[in-house]
Amino acid sequence: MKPNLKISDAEWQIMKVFWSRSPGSATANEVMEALGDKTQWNHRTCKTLISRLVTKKVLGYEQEGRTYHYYPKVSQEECVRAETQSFINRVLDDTKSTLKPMLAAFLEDPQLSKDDIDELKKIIDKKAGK
Amino acid sequence: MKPNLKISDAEWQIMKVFWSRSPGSATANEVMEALGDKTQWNHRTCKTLISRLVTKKVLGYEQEGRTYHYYPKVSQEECVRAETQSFINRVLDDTKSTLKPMLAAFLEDPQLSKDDIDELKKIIDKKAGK
DNA sequence: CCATAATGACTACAACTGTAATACATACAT
DNA sequence: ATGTATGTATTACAGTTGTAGTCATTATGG
Repeated sequence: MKPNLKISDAEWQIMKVFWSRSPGSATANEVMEALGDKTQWNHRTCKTLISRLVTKKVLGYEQEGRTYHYYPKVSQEECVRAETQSFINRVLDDTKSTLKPMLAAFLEDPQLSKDDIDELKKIIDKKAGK
Repeated sequence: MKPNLKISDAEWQIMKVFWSRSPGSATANEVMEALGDKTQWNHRTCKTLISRLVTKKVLGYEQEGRTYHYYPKVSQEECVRAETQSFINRVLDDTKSTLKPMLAAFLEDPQLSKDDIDELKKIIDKKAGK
């Protein structure tokens, strides 16, 4: 289950849809619907991305008549961790002088509510306290 | 100063060298030296990457005789923030169920010492306390 | 002065990405 | 049976990235 393979930006969008309804599967059309106005992709584009994810073995599918029902073969958590690691390796320098800007940008994300931040605080407190 | 342009993995390696000796510049050879055994790049490769960074206007240079002395035109902090934002946008989902795995992977990075974690704690405490 | 080495410019090339178009197959309506 | 709509498979095509090779120029050691 080791996802050696990189999931690209566009592919992540797709995967998020699958994970959000996991366990369970979705057809290409259902993915399009779920994406809603988050993207302006042509349905061809969406299909291409799904196919690539199948090639990468990140998605599997079961055929039912003419349509395929796709499902994720790797967990979201697994991918998030891998992606986080790769991000850290890319950006973190030896002096770790990038730690502050990283966390700062992280905490200033407008998507994060105060509750979210409190939750993060709890995690880090536990880690630091040990 | 808006770095619209993406800095790739390999390019980040280069930029880290420049930032680590910033302010000040370095020649292509000096970059090779500084990279040491962190990479096995051919000097051509290194030069190519530097050229691309110049094209992207992330590096500038001053000519001195036959050699160029390159210097960063964007700050590390700026790039780290941009990269962090883009990482968050890619991975964070609507339910934010990815927050925990992200921070967890982050905190478990073996490059982080206890002191580093304490520092992170300080930052988040300040943010949460407010 | 000339061959060689160093340096930057331009070129190469395949894999991966974003973004589709075209072709093929088949379920369904008529 | 046949055309049409729909779903998948194959193909396209340019931009980015990793990883260099080749070419032109010039400083340098003899």
